[in-house]
Amino acid sequence: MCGWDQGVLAASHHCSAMLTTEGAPYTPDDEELKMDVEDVDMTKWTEEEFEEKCTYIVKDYTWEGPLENQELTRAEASLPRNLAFKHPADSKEVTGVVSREYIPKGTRFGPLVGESYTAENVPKDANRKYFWRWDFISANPKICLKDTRLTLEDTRLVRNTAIYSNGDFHHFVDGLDEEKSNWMRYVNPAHSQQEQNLAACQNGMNIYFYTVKAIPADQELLVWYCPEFAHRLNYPASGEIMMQKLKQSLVEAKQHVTEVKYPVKREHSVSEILKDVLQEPSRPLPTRPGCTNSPDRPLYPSAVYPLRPTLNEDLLKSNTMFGLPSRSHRQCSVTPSPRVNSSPERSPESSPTPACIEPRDKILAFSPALYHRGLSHFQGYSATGSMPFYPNPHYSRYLMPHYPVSSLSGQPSLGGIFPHMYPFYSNLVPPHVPFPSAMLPSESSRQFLLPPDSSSPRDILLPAATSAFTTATSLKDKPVHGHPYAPSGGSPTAGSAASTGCVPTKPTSAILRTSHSEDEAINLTKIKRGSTGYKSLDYPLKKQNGKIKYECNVCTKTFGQLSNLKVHLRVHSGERPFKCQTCSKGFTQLAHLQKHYLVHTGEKPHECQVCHKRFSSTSNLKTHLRLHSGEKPYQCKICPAKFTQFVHLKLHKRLHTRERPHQCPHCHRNYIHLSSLRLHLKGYCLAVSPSPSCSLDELNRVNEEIERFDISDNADRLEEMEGFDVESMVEKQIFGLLWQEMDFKASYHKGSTGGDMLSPAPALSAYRLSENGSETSVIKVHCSSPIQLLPVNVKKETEDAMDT
DNA sequence: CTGGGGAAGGGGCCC
DNA sequence: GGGGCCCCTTCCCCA
Repeated sequence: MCGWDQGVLAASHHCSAMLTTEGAPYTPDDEELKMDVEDVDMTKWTEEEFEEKCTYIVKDYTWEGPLENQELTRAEASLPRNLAFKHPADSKEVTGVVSREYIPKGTRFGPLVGESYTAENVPKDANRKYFWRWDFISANPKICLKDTRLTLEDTRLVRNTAIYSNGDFHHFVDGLDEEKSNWMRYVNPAHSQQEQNLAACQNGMNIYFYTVKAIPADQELLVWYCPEFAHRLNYPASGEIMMQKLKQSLVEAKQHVTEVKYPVKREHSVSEILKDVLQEPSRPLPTRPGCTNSPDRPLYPSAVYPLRPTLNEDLLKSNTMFGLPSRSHRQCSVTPSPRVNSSPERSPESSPTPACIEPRDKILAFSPALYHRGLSHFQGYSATGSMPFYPNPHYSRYLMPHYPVSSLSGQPSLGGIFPHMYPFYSNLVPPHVPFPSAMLPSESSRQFLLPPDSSSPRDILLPAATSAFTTATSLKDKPVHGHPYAPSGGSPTAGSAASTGCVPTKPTSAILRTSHSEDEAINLTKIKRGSTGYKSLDYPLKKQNGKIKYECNVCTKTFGQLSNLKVHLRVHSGERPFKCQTCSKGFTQLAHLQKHYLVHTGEKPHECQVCHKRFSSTSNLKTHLRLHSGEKPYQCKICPAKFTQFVHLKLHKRLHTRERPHQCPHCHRNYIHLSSLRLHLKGYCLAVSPSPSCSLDELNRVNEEIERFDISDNADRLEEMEGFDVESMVEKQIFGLLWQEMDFKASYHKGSTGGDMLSPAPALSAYRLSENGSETSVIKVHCSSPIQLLPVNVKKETEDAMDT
């Protein structure tokens, strides 16, 4: 079990039960313990996992108002600040996207933006050619369309993506038009798992790119589908497979280029396409020799599903094969290819970039039914078997066609999502590179990739991150080993949540909601799965006026919503489920982690409209704006000094702590506030017949608290309030605070029974401090108090002030 | 030492 | 339940 108290680093190592590609639990040895979470393999995550675990979010750059720089297209202008475009030396054309700076693993970009076409606005007689032609756009306009001699090296893709809803075509997102799409259209595809640093996922109805590894500065972003997505699209699970096939295709294609004059492109009807598919449903793709002029390159679907479909494994495998390109495209088509009823109409003029239609070698039959089989399979689905890892560090430029898939009747052609492709290939390296992957599920993870070929259940690193309160409940309710996702006992490290990014010397990137311990993880899972709502708390909630009162059982603070209470409980439990993998810092709220992320990216999204200085948070900007507005909301009560920040006032107040105009006539004590002096004189001045049952220590303690109050902000606030006895109020509060101290408690009991000690003791009975004596400094005043529920801070600042 | 400015974290509310 | 947002606070640095 992972001991969080061992320290972050220790916990990280201890909890780093990793998963190997073979599916066997992976227990890090000493050497491997040195590995940091950069080795966490995210390439097999489900889309849900990506969505849940990857919490760095980089949004598109948004232009305020019209684009000032008319040289930029909308797509170009949307580029986030931490990215840059790649241009050829002699061209402004965008050929890729690179990082400006280090980008942590687990960063989400997106969503993909493009023109949408619904089934309704796609004319029935729409020619499918446009979908297909969108798939291949020459990177070099001069060779496109006008010149059909499209070379493999010069061809890239512009993706369009069909989005499905419940298995039915919902709409296309077409990234062709640079004025209607975003920068993601420029991201090139990865052609090996090694070079892949982005994974494309569908979350909801959107497509996002997630960094699956840390991206150093000045490195190109290369994307491939996450396994789930790839299978859904009938794409290979990695670029390797496609590259293998393309490598051969390239040879064939180039050979053909030298032999054949490019024929006039012809269109292909849906029936023709389907014919191919149906006739050769399982023909192995890749290696079919003999390029022909027919536009028969394989088509991959690029469908987006709102649901998480499960693919039959056999179908997955076979379709993966279907999807593999068997030959490269050689044809550039100005004119279209086949007709597809449901294809959106799109005029060639609307395409800013010329298109080329690739011959297809195989067209996949796409049936929604395929995606409706056994969702239960999905948990066990793993890309492992179909995603061989072929480290391929040296790629030559190579065309990697994008293969839209054909469909059965009425099913639209599906394009891909990646804007262009500059495929490369090289000598393939034997697949021996291990996957040093650790599953780092989030607290809300409910599904984990379990390889179908794994004979034994994988150990799952469950997240933790649950409060002390939920932990107990969960453990009680859910046996560890009974949980479907609980670690299979055996390895002590198995199932432990890895606290990733805990190796400060080698920062990694992803942000994960990590667990502190296995227990917590399981608890959390239990909470997530079995016990929702207020029942997930381990203490009963009271009802007030028939409604559940969401009250903290530690500080009695109440909340309007359960979720707010749950978040609040983390304050007491110390739970910090949102971990930064770069610096291992934990946060209680995702939003805080996301904000923290800006520290690493250097992003400062908020700009001062006056001086154009940028800030990472709105709060800091707001503070800054006071400099321009002259607003100084924090005014000293003693002198006319005003400040833009509270901290400055607080520091300033120290100056006045030396000035204590209200001196006790009987002893050396003096106070800033008259009410403090009055309180002091109310029986706590040692020089004036103090309560006989009160020890000297106790009296000093009371006077200490009076001084603390005197220099606190609350003294200012209370003194401003009229109509009630400030001294009595403060007295109660002070005793409320002291109530927490055992010695004082004893004195109180002694005094109360004796009836002579601590005169305000009866009033104290009305107080309800945190019963566990927490360090809270907020005292809840009795309801009869004229300032009931006024939180009074007797805080550290007062101690500071005391010191000065 | 003091004032001033910014960076960053934390708690909580609202949607 | 979670995300977004706001406000507050602390810490740090600098003049």
